[in-house]
Amino acid sequence: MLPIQLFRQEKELVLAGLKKKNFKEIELVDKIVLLDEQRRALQVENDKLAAVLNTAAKNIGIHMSKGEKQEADTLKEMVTLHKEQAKDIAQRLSAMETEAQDMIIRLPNLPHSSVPFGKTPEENEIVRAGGTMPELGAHNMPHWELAVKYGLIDFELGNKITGSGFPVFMGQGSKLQRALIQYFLNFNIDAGFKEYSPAFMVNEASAYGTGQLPDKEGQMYHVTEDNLFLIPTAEVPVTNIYRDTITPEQELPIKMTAYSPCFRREAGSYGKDVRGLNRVHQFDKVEIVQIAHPAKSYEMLEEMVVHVEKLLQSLELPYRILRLCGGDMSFTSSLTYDFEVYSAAQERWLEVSSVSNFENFQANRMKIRFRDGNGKTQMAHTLNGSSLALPRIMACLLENNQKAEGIHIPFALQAYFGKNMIN
RNA sequence: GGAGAGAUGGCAGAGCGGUCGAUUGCGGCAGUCUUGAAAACUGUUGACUGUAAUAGGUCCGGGGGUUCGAAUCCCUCUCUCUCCGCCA
Repeated sequence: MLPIQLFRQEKELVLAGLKKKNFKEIELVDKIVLLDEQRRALQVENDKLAAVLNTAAKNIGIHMSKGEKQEADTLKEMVTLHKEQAKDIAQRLSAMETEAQDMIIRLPNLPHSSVPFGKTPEENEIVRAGGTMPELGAHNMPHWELAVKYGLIDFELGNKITGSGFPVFMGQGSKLQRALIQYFLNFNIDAGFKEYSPAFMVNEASAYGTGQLPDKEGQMYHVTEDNLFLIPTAEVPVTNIYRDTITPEQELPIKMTAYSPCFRREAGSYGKDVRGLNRVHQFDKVEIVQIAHPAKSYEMLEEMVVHVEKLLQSLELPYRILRLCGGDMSFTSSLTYDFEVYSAAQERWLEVSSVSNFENFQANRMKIRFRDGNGKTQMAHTLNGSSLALPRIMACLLENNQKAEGIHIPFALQAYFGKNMIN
């Protein structure tokens, strides 16, 4: 949620940002500014009346204690006279607040100045690429065939037990999964991130805080009986650790990491994009989250990008880093880098990580603040990224490393997996 | 799931219809003393909103009600604790 002060002070900036983000309902901005002015005027009126009534109530108390019943009754009459008016103003005020809130909540975050203009994924900017493209023989297989060949994943079994998009891992597939999680977590911990094991369900307030509600409600699994949501990413519970807190400035940045399964309904997906592990309803991911000082957040973002890049390099996978254009960025983000790895058998790039700076967009909703050197509270910036999402990493590992004798395990993973080959 | 108790400022904990945004202790900050630190002593210390600046307004778990006036009374929701039940 954008802070209201921004509309008062930097309206042009807001308009330009929304345009870059390819946001359609630009007219909302003027409505918000106007409503805010009206609201404040009414607020002053409300406060003045409240002041009069407060004083009167206080004086009644004093008169009563002195036994001056006459004076007290006169004041009571006066207050009663104004009561309806006060109630009316309060009601109008609250209606205006709700209306303004409903409009502001519909506006996406503003993009950073480095975000490229554009509307479609084709207009994303390739920042850099790394790793070497594998050369596979003509008889190469996509991961869903390799998974069957080596008995790693059973998609059919998942259909039977739960439904499509809930694959069952087994044997060496399970072990590789576990090895990846362990490796990613340790890699993050070594870089100074504190590990958390959060709950995999969150309440409404948390889902609202990170921006899943009200917008993306349909993307989450909802346990209606208890009104809880299965988390679509560990970002939700982990960022919410700091909801409604004021942190001393010197404790920033706060760096957190967590493993969690992620649950996504992925309503509306279909076709070859969703084949095998490309898109599933439940998958594992290790997430990193930071609460940062506003002056340092972009520095931290670059640091996170380098961190994830090193992780991909250690897995010996060909990758590229994209800076997303305004139209392809998420609702809540100011700047997002996507990481893609090359799936050799499918001959396409698969997104495995998304690293973003949300500036104070989430912090404003969640009231994540810090106390600066002058003792004033300020909104912090929040950032997060995947390091990493497992399914597509596994897909690429299987496909890119397939040999006649088995599937090669990259060196960094061997200690965790226990051997250097799946066969 | 049943019965009972509770939710107050960073923490602990008073207040139970009027001058309470809230006694006190701890913690934090500043100072005195000290070469420095500790101890002791003194002072200070909530958030939000709002104004040109003062002022004003709101907040005692959330929401609603009674009253001239609510942290205090009533209703409701959420959460916590104790006991019982169930159970990995």
